[in-house]
Amino acid sequence: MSDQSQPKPAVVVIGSKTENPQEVQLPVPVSRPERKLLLIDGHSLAFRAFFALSRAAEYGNGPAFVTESGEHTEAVYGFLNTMTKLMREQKPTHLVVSFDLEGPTLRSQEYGEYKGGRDETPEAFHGQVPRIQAVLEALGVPVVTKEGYEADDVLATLARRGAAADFEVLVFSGDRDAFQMVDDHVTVVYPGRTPSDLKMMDAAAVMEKYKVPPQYYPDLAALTGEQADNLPGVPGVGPGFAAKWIEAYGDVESVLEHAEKITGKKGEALRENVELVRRNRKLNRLETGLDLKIELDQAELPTPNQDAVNALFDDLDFGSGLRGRVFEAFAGPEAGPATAVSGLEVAETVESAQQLSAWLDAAAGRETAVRPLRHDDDAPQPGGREVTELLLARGSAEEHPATAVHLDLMDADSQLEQVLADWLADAEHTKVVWGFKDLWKSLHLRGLELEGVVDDIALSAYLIEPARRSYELEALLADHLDLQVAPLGDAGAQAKDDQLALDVAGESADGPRTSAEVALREAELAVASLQLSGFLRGKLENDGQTALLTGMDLPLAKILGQMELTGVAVDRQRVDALIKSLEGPIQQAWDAAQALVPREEGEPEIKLGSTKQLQTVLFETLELPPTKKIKTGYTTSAAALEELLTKVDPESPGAQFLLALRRWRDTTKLKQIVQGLRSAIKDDDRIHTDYQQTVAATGRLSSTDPNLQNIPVRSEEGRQIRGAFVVGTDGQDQFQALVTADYSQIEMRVMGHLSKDEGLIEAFRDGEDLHRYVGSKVFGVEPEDVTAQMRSKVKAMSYGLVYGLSSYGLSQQLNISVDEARTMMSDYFKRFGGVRDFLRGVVDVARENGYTETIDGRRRYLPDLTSDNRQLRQAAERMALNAPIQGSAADIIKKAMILVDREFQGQGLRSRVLMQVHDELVVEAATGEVEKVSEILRTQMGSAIELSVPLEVNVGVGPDWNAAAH
DNA sequence: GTCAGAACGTA
DNA sequence: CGTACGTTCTGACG
Repeated sequence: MSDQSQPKPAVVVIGSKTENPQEVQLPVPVSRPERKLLLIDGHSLAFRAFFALSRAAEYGNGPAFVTESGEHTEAVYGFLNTMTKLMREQKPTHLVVSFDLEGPTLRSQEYGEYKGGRDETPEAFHGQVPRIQAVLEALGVPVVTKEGYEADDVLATLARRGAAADFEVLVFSGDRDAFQMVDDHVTVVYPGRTPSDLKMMDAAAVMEKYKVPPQYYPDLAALTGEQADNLPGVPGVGPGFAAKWIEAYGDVESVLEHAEKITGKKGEALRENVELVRRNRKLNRLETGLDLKIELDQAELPTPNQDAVNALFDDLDFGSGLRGRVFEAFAGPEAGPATAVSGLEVAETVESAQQLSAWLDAAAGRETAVRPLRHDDDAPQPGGREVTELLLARGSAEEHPATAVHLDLMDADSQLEQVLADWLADAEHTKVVWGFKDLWKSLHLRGLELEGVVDDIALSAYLIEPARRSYELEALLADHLDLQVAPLGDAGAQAKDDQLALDVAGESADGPRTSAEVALREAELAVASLQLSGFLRGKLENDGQTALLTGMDLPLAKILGQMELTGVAVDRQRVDALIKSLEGPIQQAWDAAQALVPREEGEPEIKLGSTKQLQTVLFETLELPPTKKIKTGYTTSAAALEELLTKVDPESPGAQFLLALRRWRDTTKLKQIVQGLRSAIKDDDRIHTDYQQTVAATGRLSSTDPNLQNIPVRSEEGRQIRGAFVVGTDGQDQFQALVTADYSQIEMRVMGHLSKDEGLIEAFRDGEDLHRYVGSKVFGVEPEDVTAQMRSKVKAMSYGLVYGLSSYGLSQQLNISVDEARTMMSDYFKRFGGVRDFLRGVVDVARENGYTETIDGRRRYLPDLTSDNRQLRQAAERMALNAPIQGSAADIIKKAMILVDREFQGQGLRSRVLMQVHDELVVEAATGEVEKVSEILRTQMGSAIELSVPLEVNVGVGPDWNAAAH
């Protein structure tokens, strides 16, 4: 333990002007996470909660807490909210709530006006305390009271017992007298202005605020009086003077003994009020020896009676949010992961090339974990940031003692950096990383190449568990290895915070380098990650998925990194012109819509973007027929409103409003998209998206900040946005053109391959328009006689099948009866029976195995396939239908990207892939390379996989993305 | 500030 | 009662 984390207890001298001054040590709070007792003064918490929430409601800052039957619930809600917040933050193992009883107490008998003069409790508060007690009973929380005493006496007694049993004790009380309980085991939680603003009053905090140690607080209060308890103090004596007297003479009795020595008006007042002070002191002394009907071990966190709690909450109109928080608070701590012991001794900061060489040579041949420790946020580059500190680690707990080195590239001389560069670029030296794409980028920006990466833990974990929400290293270590790397101590966390603050302030380059403590923890993570990598790769090998890692997702990560750093050029002028051109139409549509809504003078216009307000306008004011129900009322979705339009008189205000709303939505949506894009343009006039490689459960990529995979294309105005994505430069030379290449109907082709349906395979081999071909079979006409309606029906059906469409869904989509839809599906399957068999089979196999597989063996686990809940099960069945198809298509284009990149490199082209949009690649072609690029795209994308149907690739060339479309 | 729900853009 | 995503806005909660 260092001095920093264990400050020396402060010593205070009390009675400095008496013959025997006392040295009082300020107690330092103990930490006993394994035995922690939370004591709550129930009335105090309920009352504060009540006022906070009712006041908020009064001022319109919050909801009114009244049930449908008119019962007020502010206190109940606030009580539970604060209690669970405390539990979540403090994780007590034991819990007791105490309430004052009605009727006389020893104090009120002693002094009739005790706590007198208080305002009457508001009507709305009545009845809420019994409700709270009922909830506590359902939760199983012991409620303790004692006749003739107040809740604080009960709490003081329990706190004393808890301290004696070596509990860490937390006492929630809104009464300052509670501060006298504070010692090394007891901390008072004192509410601030709002109930959720809680102050942890330990001895140091009491001392800081009142200038006396906690055990002298009641002496101070006896002298100054306590307004809340209707106890007057010595006139003219405030906490400052009282604290001085206590410091000089000691407790109340001692101060009174020395009263003669106190001069002036205040001394006189003191001498005149001796009995008052004695009485105050007697009244504010909390009882610690009460005989209570509870033992501490009965206070262990209970298992709530969920049905009873839910019934009460139903009664109180409490929603799922509070329910969830309450049940989670009582769920208790899960068995935490074991603490990792890496056996790491030190994370040495390497300062010379010799040192680094020695370390690298010492266990050459062993895998090394490489982690970025810090980046230069002073000078962020478009699409990435340069690494400034690195950590390398090797070894393990069992065999080789683990070691790590810490490199500060800002300090490194050229020799040191060269040694590092050579080692990083040498594929013979194998590396394990977390987050290959970002690491590659940050090294590349510093001119460092990275080869020999045999695992990216995030990627291998994604292959094993593609539906996880987070692949944070700490979480993976906990879940897969039950390992925990000890969190930073306070000092370390502070150091890290400081660094983050510096990073934010953009002063990191001048700031201190990563502290030794932070580096050591990172080193421990790095060593643990080596062990995790071995574990994950073992699993992949077992499941035959190694190639997906080493041959697909890992090499792809580097390509994505290149794409992100390169970015795509955007024409600012076109973007600005687009925004401008949308403003007029938006205003017109808005005016038209507003004019159709009758409105009182002074009433605000309706927000067209507010579903809630639209519901009122559409279904109440304009009396349009209701649409489909959703959670919050009736839907106002574009499809539903379109449907409405067919049902109402086109001349009616309702219809006119719908038309104006549609125009407003379409135009504002476009403007919003364009504005989002504009704000993403970096100094190099390019947009650098971030491709997510571990998000989509099917194996697809996704794109964020901004999302370049959902740029409009279906409407003419939308395509103008694509027109703003233009061919740019590499900083030097103007490139020649954008080349786009997309797979034609890749999902249907995968379906054809997987289903082995002869009809479908023939359709693709035939080479004619797919939907026309299928339409001719389904409707029994010659291909040339397939009408546009027939074709679009068949097209919707084909795509619907890929998503697990039902006859009901198809009927909705095509606006036909369920019977017609059913007939159509049956006609479809008569000609393409293999498709039906495949779709059935794929669900059965997935249910048997627990997962689906793509052609390349990428899995998706679907445990809900065996759920008793029909909704869950059917949803899982649709996912099972879709995952192999969508996932195989995703695998195919990933492989194509690797092949294309390899070919560009191999032929020494300067052209580069910029974007991937699921079935499409966009390439920026250098001058003179358009033909080669087109050819490479066609052949490499076409040969990414051998299916029983041909893969068709369409290639287009143009000065912008829209023009390059075909 | 954070969160969920609704709506809507893409494949 | 059709899969997979990400973003924006609104309104409630804090």
